[in-house]
Formats: sequence, C-alpha cells, structure tokens
Amino acid sequence: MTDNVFALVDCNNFYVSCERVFRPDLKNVPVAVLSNNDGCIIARSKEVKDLGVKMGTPLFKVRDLIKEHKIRIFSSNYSLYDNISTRVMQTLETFSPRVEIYSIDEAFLDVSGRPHRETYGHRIRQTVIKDVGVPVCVGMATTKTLAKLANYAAKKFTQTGGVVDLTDPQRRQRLLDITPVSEVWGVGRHHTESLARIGITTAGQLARMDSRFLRKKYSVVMARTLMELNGESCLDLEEITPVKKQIVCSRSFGEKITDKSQVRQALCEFAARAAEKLRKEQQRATVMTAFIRTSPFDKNAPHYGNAATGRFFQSTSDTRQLVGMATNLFERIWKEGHRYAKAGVMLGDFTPEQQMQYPLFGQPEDTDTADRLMLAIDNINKGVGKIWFGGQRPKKDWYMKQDLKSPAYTTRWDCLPVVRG
DNA sequence: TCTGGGGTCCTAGGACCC
DNA sequence: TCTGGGGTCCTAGGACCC
Repeated sequence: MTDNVFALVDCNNFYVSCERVFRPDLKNVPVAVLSNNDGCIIARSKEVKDLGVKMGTPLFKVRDLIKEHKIRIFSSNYSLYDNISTRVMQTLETFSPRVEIYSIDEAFLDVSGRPHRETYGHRIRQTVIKDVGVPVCVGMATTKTLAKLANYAAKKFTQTGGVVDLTDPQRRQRLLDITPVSEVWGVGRHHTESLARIGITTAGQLARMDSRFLRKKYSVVMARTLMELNGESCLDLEEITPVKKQIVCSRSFGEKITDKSQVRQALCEFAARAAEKLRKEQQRATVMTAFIRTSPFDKNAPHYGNAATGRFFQSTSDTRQLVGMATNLFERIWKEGHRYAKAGVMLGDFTPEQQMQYPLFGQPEDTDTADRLMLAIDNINKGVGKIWFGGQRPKKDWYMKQDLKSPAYTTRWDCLPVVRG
C-alpha cells in the first residue's frame, strides 16, 4: 500500500512579498508590514529578520533601527493580500486535485503516489513565482505535522533550494534531532517552557516521549502531535472549509476615546460589519457579546474592561437587530471617565440561514422581508456606495491609523500600476 | 506619545438532573 | 440520623494557530 504524502506550500514573508509584487525596487531591501492601526510589526523581510526584529515588535521600539537601516514600512493592506492569496491558491489547485487552504499564505496538497516528489516541489515553486510573483517553500512528508517541519527546513536551509522531502525515515530522524521543539506545530511558548523543565528541547526528544504521559500532562492534542512526529497520520486533509462558529469584529482605536457617543458608534459599526460577515457565511446568530477596554499598557490610569452578552429571541442576521443589541449591551458596560483603547463585538451560536429555528413561544418574526432588505443593502455596499444605520456614522473620528498603506493595485482601477514603455 | 485581529480546540468545574 | 453516583450541558480560561 502507498502512504499518504502531504505537501505544505507556504509563502515566504507573505505580506512583504505581496508589497514587493508591484514594487520590484523593494527587492533585497529591508521591508516590514505593520498590524492594524500601525501598532506592531507583523511581517518582516529576510533583511529585517536578520537585524533581529522580532514578530510583533511595537513600531515605536524600533524607530531608530528603521531610520538607520532605511527599513521600508507599510501599513497592512488586506484587500491586496487577499487578492494575491487567491491567485496563489488557484495556481496550487492546478498541481493537485486535493488542496486544503489552511491560511491566507499556506495550503496543504495531497501529493500521494506522485513520483519524483522533489522535482515536483521545485516545479510548484517556479510556477507560483512566475505566475503570481510570490516566493514559496515546499515541505513534504507523510503527516501534516512533519510536512510543516519539512517546510521549516526548506525555509531555514537555503541549500535545499526551498524544497524538502521528509518521507525518508532516516532523513526525518536527523531533522527532528536538530530542530528546537518550539518549531513543532502545536507546541507554543507555554508548552516549550513546560517541556524544557522536564528536559525536552528538541523535536526528536518529544517524538520519543511516552504518549500516555503527554496525554495526561497536556492534552490529546499533544499526544496526537507525538504520533504525527512519528509518521502516524492523525490529521486529514480538510478540503471543505468548515462553517465558522464565531465571528469577531474588533479594533484598537487610532486615539484613545473618552466620549461616550464615539465608543457607542464604534460598537455599532463593528456590529454592522459583523452582520455583513455573518450574512456572507449564510448564518444567523443567537448571541452577541460586546466589550470595551482601556489600554493594558497604560501605567498611569486604572485599567477598565467589561463585556456583556445578550441573547436574541430568534437567531438573526438583520443589521438593525444586531446594532440594536450592541447599543443595549453598550449601556450595560459603559463607565464614564476612562480612556478607551479598544472595543469589539462577537457573534456566536449560529444557525444556518436555510434552516430557521422558530421560537418555542411567541410569533416568529418576519425574516423574509428583513432578508431581502439586507441583501439589497449588501449589494449596494459592495460597490462604492454606503448605506448605514442609525448609530453608525460615515465620519469616524476613532478610525484606525493607516498612514503607510500601499495602493490597492489589484482591486481598484485607479490603483492599477502604470507600465512605462 | 506609540503595543493587531480573528479564529479553533481542550479541559476543568459547576449546575442540574435522575 | 444516615446524606450517592453518574451523566450531560454550559462556561470560563488557557493553550494553540496564522
């Protein structure tokens, strides 16, 4: 019988690579991309990584370094990244009939039974760079966890040419023994520290642990990781994206807010945005949680944060109801006299649009009319238009900072790059 | 002065029921 | 006076991922 083989294709420094697609002048120079609100560095080119800038570093802490090394800084431009991601995935789908899009910048491919795997991996790389302009690395192995590790090796060791096939057991063993346990998929910061206390620092050591012990001390997840490291596949390819169980819409504010009506507006806006996402998922929500909080970093003022949850009589995706609920919840958690830094809305407990749950008592609400209204509004808002509800407001004093955003090259006609002949 | 956002899964413990 | 045990559901918190 032939073993399953997974290939993990992962884009290199994805957001940075996206910025470079339309700016060849950014090649081989240090580039970094910022989080929402221009707060932290969330993507770094190799040059920036080599300078020792860590993922998540607050921008203000590296101002001097940026100046000194002329690091090019960009606000995040998600519509651009989404669009380029779609192109990468479409290219990958030409290589395998079974593809799991795992995140914006990586996908698992089923490459079982394919001969000359390494050559195939190189072809994938070349095609993506040629067709989309984004560099990727390819890791292959008999389990997803090992494919992840193979990809890590493909990125770390340049002599691999960006492709590593880990199906050979001896090769796998050698890699495991030189790989820090923190690089293993599913082993985060806390588990790394905890494992170090019992003398486990490499992936190889973890792979030789007792499964029952790990199950007991950590969880079934860790026990599964152990099996996967030993080549026993526990995680299948998931081609169909599962429906969401929760939708969150939250933001830090560009500036701290003390004004009650502004925080309320922000929450209403988040509720409306969450409602749009919900309808896109073709779901209705039964519960909403709203939260507001001050900055946890502010040492000069007492911290305040609060959240409230409300339940709908009947599950809904009607913006008017969701905004109404957000307003009610807001009144329950608002406290005067604080400098608010962040707020958000979470939706949960979904029912599919097509299979409406009617309330046990009372009259069901007229969802048909509401559905048609929401559909019409979503269609209008898809264009340039804007229809908004009471509580939202077109001009947003609190809107996040995005001072360094690149143009929407691929999604707006007026931002198309100009070709000079 | 300035510190992201959006998800998932697992576990423990309490409430409740029979 | 003696005061069980097992199942299920829900929630909060913690861990992980990108």
